[in-house]
Order: sequence, then C-alpha cells, then structure tokens
Amino acid sequence: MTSPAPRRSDTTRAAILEAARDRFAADGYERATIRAIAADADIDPAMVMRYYGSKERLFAAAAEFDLRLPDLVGVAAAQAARILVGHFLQRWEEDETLTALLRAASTNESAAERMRAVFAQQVAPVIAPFAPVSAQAPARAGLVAATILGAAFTRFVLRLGPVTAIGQDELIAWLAPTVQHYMTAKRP
Amino acid sequence: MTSPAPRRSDTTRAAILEAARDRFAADGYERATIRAIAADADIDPAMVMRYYGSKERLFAAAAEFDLRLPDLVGVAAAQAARILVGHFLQRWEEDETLTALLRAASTNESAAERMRAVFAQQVAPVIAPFAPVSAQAPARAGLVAATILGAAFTRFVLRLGPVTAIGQDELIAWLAPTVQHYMTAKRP
DNA sequence: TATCGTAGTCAACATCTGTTGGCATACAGC
DNA sequence: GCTGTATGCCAACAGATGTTGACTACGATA
Repeated sequence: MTSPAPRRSDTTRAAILEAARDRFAADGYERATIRAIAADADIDPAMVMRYYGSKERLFAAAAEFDLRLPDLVGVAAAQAARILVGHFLQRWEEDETLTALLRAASTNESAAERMRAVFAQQVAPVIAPFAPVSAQAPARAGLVAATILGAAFTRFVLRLGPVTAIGQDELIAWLAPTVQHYMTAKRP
Repeated sequence: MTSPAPRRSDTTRAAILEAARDRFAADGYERATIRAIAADADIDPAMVMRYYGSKERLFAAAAEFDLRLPDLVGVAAAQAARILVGHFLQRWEEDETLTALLRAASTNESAAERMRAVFAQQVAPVIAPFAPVSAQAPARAGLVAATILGAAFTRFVLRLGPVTAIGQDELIAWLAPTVQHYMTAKRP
C-alpha cells in the first residue's frame, strides 16, 4: 500500500478542505458558497472545481471523518457508556467536521445519507454487543444516537444557553446513565 | 378583543401559509423558494411578497405555533414525564410546523433564535417546578430539550431507520424515564 | 535551454433567487 | 351604474450561484 506521490498542489487542496469544513460547519450546505470558501482559502473559485469537481463532491470530501470509537469489548456497560459519551463530546469539540455534517444533514439529502451510513457502520456495531437480545440492538443504537445527536444539536448547532452552560464533565455524568440504560436495560 | 374584518384574500393567505409550512418542513429555509411555495399554493410569487413582505417574514409567520403544553402542576413526576414526551411526539406528528422550525434552525439564525424563544417561554416554565433546586432548573430543562430534539431530529428530520421503526408507545416508554430523571434526579 | 504537464488566473455563462412596479380585473359602497 | 379599492397576474431587475473554458506562469525533466 503505497501512498500516491505528493503533488505540488497538496497545500492548496488542504486549504480548500479546511475552509470548506469551516464554512459548512458555520453555515450549512446551501449557504456555504464556493466563492466564500475560496475566499477563505485565498484561492480562486475555479480551483475548487478543478480539484473537487463540484460542490457536492467537495462536501463529500469535507464531511469525511472517522469517529475513532474505541473498542469496548469486555468493558462493563456503565463504564462503556461513560467512555462513549465522553468520546463523542470530545470529538465534537475538537473537529468541526462533525458539526458540518450535522448542520448539513438537516437540509441536504446526501449529507443525511452519509450520516445514516456513519451510524450504521461506526456507531451501531459498537453498541450492538451490549444488547441483551440482538434483535433489539438496532433500536437501542438508535436511541443512543438520538441522545448524542440531541446533545450535539442543542449544544453545537442551536447553542441553547442552558445546554452550552453545562460543563463537559457534568454533561457526561447526566448522559452516560441514559446511554447505559438504552444499551442494556430491559425493554420497557 | 374583536377579530379584524375577514378579507376576501384570507383563503389565499392561508393557502400560502400552508404551502410554506410544507416546503419549509421538507426543504429547510434556504432551499424552500418563494417560487416553489407559490406554485404549490397555485398563486403568483408576487402575492407572497404582497401579503408577507419578505421570505424572512413569511417564515416567521409560517413557523408560529403554540406547543400547547398541558399544565402539570401537582402531577407526579413519572406521570408528568410520560405526558410531556407523548405530547411532544404527538405534536410533531400532527403539525409539520415543528419539523419546519427544527430543519430551519440548523442553518438560519432567526429560526434558531425563535426556537430558543420557544424553549424559554413554553418549555422551561413547565419543567422548572419539578427541579429540586431552582438554580438547576435551566440545565434540567435544557437536558429535556436535548432529549426531545434528539428524538425529533433522528425520527422526523434524519429519518434514521431504527428510530423511525420504533412504535410511538415504545418510544414514550424509553424516553419518559430519561426525561423524569433529568427533571428530578439528584445532580449526578 | 527547450518542452510539457501542472498550477493558477480571469472573465464569462446560464440559471436561479428575492423582490419590485405596472397593469388588468373584480368586488363593495355610493 | 360609477368609482375606488382590493386582488391578482405578468414581466422584469439586480444580484448571487455553480460551473466552464481560455489563457498565462511556473517547475521539473530531457
């Protein structure tokens, strides 16, 4: 597995991608214009098209990320829930790509599709082993996603005062037991 | 308090508003165009401007709603949480205005501001009386909002398969204890 | 140094957007 | 019926947007 030869334009490509993430995170898909992204990256709008083909494909490239969820096999449910919630909040704070995808998924169908894929490929498999009955695993993972996304939406997108005011540790302390409950509790 | 004289154009106004709610709910603020709304209502785009002044004010009119939250004074917390969650889910299913506001709030600042106002004026006051310590009331209400909005987002906006597959009764059974916990449990 | 592919610039395009003003029509009050 | 106002339609404008193609400058390679 050899990486492709480095190109002279790699710095430009990276600058475009970084500016795109900024704009998509701040404005969502439709309000983030190619011209604004190009201006932020201090390059010509035509470069964006040359290197990424279209706005749609630029977004696809900008919204690519790995949640890097830890392996939780063998970890007790209570501890696993704490780790999960903490990891998600941390990822959201350090990488605005997550906010970009969340914002865009509200109005752009392909962004929503990507988000569903992230759920299916990265989140659900980590939650599933904790389900007492495997047939319930999808619903349980869905509830966990609703919890995480609800927190992320109110905190990073809507910026609801009382939620942004909660410290990260306290937020983890509130959400972890909920997530644990969804993962393992008897079906109500 | 006398209602203003009915105008001949009231049916047109109503048709515009209904079409606007449809479009805003389906597409979000920026992708819902005045031309599309007018076409849905089968009228001329200029009529929208005449009656609502601007797209911004049209949205403001279309996104106006009352959650009609019930009075929960004296109700036990467990029961109150059930009622609240059920009421929210029901409102969301029957009135797409809520989805319109949720979608728009992701990318439009004035929609977000309105959503924060709905939280402060309609949601927080209902939750506050259940808080054991009144200083914690805002945070508790914020957590409830995160729970509700997370469920609404995954179910009605993102349409995440496993979440849409959960029946309404079962969803209430899962969420209500969580909401009750946020409202009343000792701070973790 | 000459050559060729890469990187970058510039101007323009077709289209769509919110918005405006002018003009016809229909209704209500005299 | 006549008049004035409310209602509706049409065409157009000005600006923004994604996208394209032609042209120039650079940098490695021969």
